Amino acid sequence: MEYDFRKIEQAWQKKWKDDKVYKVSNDSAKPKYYVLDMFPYPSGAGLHVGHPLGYIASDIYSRYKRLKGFNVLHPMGFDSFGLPAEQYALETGQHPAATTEKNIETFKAQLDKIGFCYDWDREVRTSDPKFYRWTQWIFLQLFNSYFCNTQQKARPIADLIEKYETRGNKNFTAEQWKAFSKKEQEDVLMNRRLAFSAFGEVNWCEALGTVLANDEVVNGVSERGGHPVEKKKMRQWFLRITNYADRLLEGLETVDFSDSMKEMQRNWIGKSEGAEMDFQIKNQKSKLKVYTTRPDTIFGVDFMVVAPEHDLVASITSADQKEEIEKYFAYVKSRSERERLAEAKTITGCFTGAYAINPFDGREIPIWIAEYVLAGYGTGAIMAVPCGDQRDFAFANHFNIPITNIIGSHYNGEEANPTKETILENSGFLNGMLMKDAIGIAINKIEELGIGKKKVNYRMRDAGFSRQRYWGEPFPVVWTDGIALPLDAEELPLELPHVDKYGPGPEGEGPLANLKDWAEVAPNEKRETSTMPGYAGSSWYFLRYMDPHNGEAFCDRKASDYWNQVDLYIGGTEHAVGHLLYSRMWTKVLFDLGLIGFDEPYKKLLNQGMIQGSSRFVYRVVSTSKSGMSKYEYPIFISSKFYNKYLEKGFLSTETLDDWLNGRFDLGWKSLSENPNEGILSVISIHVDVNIVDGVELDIEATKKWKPEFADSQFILEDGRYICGVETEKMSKSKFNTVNPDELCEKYGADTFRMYEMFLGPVEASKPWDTKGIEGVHRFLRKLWRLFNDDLKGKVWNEDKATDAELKVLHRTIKKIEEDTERFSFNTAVSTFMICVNELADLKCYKKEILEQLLILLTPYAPHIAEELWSQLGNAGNVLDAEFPTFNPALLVESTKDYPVSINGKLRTNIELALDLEQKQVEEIVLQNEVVQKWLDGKPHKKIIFVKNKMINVVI
RNA sequence: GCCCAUGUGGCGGAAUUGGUAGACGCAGCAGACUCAAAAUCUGCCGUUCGCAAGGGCGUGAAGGUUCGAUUCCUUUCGUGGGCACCA
Repeated sequence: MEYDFRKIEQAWQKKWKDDKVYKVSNDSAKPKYYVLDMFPYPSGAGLHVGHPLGYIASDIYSRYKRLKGFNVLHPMGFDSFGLPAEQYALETGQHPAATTEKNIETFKAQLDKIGFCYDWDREVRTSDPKFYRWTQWIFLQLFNSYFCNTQQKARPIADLIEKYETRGNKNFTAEQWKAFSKKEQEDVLMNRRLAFSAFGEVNWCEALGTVLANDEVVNGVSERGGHPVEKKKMRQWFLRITNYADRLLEGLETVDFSDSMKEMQRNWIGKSEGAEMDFQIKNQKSKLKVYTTRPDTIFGVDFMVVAPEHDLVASITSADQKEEIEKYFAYVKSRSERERLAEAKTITGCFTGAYAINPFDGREIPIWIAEYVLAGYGTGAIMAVPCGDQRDFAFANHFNIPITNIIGSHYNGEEANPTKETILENSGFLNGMLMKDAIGIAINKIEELGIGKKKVNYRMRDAGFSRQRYWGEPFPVVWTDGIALPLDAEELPLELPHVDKYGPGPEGEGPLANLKDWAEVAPNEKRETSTMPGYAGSSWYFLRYMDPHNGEAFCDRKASDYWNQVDLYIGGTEHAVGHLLYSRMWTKVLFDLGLIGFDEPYKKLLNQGMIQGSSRFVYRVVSTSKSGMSKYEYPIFISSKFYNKYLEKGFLSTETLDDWLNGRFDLGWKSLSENPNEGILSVISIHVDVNIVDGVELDIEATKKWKPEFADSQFILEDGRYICGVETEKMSKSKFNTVNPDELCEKYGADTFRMYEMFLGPVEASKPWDTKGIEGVHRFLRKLWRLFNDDLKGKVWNEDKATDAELKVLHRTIKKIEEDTERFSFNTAVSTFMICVNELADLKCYKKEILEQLLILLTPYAPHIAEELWSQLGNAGNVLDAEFPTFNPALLVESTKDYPVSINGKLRTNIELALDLEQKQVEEIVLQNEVVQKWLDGKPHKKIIFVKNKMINVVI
């Protein structure tokens, strides 16, 4: 009986589905375990082999945990709102709801082929009104809450209103509050709401009349059409995530994320301690407020840099600098934030003509504007200390601003020295102090003089929460007289209305603004027409899986108390800051409001690496002049070797090509001058579909069929084969380097595919995809099959008693598989299975006693074959309901070890020794050894290092 | 530019806590079986010197710590990811 994986996999997938073996209950006596994959966006391109990497890992772990006796929640759903569907709608006129639905069906069918153990009854989709009803509901909770600075937590805004009504705050009394107009009161409250509306900058493209996403802007112009893009202030919604900065930092101590992931989040939050201080501006009333983390360098300030957008710029600019400043401002508006910060090579800036006064020594400090200072960070102004900061140094050098040295010989005039560990000079009252000690002293002095104060600053900004787009959750908000009024919870969901056109509304508003009937609820009452961003739904979806059909609440408290945190969250590092910080914040808010019982969503995070594409190239001969190719009436491709030769020489003559076409490769490289009448040829590399290349060898017939224009192609081969070029790039359809998991499942089976994805390397590592090695894994499964069945003889497994050697193989495997699975080292687990099967085959072990246990170990990795063989062994139930084997260490106990013996750290020989020997006995035996004596050559040894059960090193 | 990750045979990778570098697999080479092919099985397989025994070199590069470094430290180069409206 052969291993007919197609039949086996289809049959079991159907049976699992019919029997609902993956159905998960919220009511179980077993301990719970929650495994979650990062929410996929169902793109039109479908799955490629990169997507399932994390899904396979989580599926293996889920099945493993189930075998270990846990009630495992392992759901899947779709983050189905998003820009690509809308872009597609703009291009094709198809409604995003329709294309999204179609894409999801494709995704699901692809996922099912791989044999994942999802409970599809719990599937969620963010674009489903039954789901986004609760996204809107949570938005209302955010809107109706504020961050209480005393308690450091979210509280209902009603509490704040009550406080204002009874006690007022530091800016107004209770009486004044009551006297405020409704609008005035709402404006005050808006300053505290966790979801709030304010003006924010967007990428505005006048020509398209729309707001663009960052990746729709390339080099300062729109990706579509290449129109200019500039910054524009528009009313936007934001989430006050900055209030949670400290708790987001503290929470990192309680979760099991990689250090690098935590580091990225810390950097994003960017907490810094320093001082905010005011500098008087010369001959003016106004003061310039700067933020600095290094107040100790106050005597080294040689100039000020203010963000070009800073409010003061207009008023302080001197008359003769006005024109220059305006010109510079226009330039800055066209630059993206990234460009402004990134380009350290080209230094730009402009002098305002104004001076600030150093409060300590009265020096006049010129005030500049420059793009590298952003309005949104700190106070939008910095004091520049060129001897201590490299960017300031470069700026000073570029504009010939004299540099003051406050660190003596530690500054060499060639580059800045950002040290905190040296003694200050030239620094007034700070002279002679260690810089890091001077920081506190300077702050104290600043506070004493009343010109500034200690200040904690965050790099993180409040999160922009609105998009001028159609395909997202509508805001449950109606505007009237400039006041945002929330809908009642009973009015939810506010369904996304159907539109026929996906173009922008007037004034860059979202497409919803075009729907007058929908937007204008009543005279003077207009709905919010922007929609929520992609991360809205994904910030809380993990809760919905716990209770996906609840019509009364986003998630029943009993369900969230049972499932609690996600125990294992698997996804890519590209979500390191965005999604993870947002969902951590939402969780904290829901916790503060008493809606859930935990304030960190993900207990452990595992980052999966990216699978890159491995592109293949063919080399086509083209002409650089008109006559060159005219004599060849067909496309010509040359193999890799000839292309490299061409690259080396830099040209190709028609004569050489003719030689090759006639099969004469030994005639050398004909130079152009030998035949001046004919054109010069050049060769271009073209992406070829990786699926018609075997390793690097091109399937010529398939290539001829691939594109009609290649049908009559000539191929110049090396050693009878066409060898392609190779390059690692991002996997994408346009590079023809995507590999579809469906085809691999069809050709080798889902079990082979799953194990091969794991076998490629550590889940965390990024690596290029290469289908080449999949045969090896497939061979392994067939070899496993042959331990049970012979192709000719049929059943070969038996019920004989296992020998010690066989038990040893099994238990070594149990130990290693358990360890490797626990530490997510799935690639080495696959190797372990291979070693086990190789050894059992060598031992001719076909014994049920051994094989049955092996199948349980294998179930998480290759569920179909494990289930099939499990039932062949005569078991009634599902192998997934079996119990994970227990490792028996007694079976692996050894009494001797073959020790490696090194001389001065270099391995020279091996000696087998009893494990209970002590250092002294070992030394005696080792010194007797002839190889050791040969290296000693009669000289005495210095010492012998003996590490029990590890190694021996003789030092001479 | 800043932040994070990463670099080991022809290729993917292993070496879990500083202790035998290259497990396992792919590719390749040689052989067995076969009329033949496929499948399967056996052996070889970092590099270099050597008939062999055996030796030198070798984990991106350069230094350092150590009896011993792929592993720790310093410097440096290459590649990948993120940088706030892609998700």
